[in-house]
Amino acid sequence: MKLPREFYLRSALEVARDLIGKRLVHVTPEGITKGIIVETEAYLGKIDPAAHSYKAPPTGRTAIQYGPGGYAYVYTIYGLHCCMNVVTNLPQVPEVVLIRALEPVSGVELMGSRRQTTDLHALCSGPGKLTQALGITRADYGADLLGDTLYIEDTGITPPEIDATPRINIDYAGDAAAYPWRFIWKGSPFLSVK
DNA sequence: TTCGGGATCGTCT
DNA sequence: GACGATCCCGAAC
Repeated sequence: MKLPREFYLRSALEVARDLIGKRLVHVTPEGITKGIIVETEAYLGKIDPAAHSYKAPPTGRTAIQYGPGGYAYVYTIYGLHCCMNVVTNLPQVPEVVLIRALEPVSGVELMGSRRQTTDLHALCSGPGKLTQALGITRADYGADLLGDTLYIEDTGITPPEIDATPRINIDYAGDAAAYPWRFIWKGSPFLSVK
């Protein structure tokens, strides 16, 4: 039930919306963890001042964004936390979808031990939290989402209502800070921000 | 070779 | 609500 390559070869705005209700899976030696995606953000490098790839050459950490969709873009933020992104669209079009929150569904005990908490809501309610809960690190940079360790499954679930809101913590991005490019499972108790 | 900034989180008030 | 931790990468010297 893995999402096919074609799913990712579209605009990040379409992929970000369609990822709500899908299931993110990470397979590690310690075990398998899974969560339903309830919150995403789209970053469109060509036109988006908030994107890492905005007016930047395809070097260093952003290189993977310039390949085809369906690969993992993982980076470290504030020297402490990792953020998990999905590369979308065709080669030479640097667009990604940031995964911001999950509803834990499988391997919850393992997530709890990694996160040092038993509070279900605290496991995956933020981009840095969910990578820690699933054990995703910079070693997963460039991982093929059609491979066998880090991938996204279709669930057959259709969220009853999806909302679009401005993105979180990009005040530095000027007008782009107001674009409604954050997508949420409306009413989910597992969001990073209400 | 150095310097500065950041798509966050947890703790403290 | 405010702030400190902490490090990779890109840009400039």
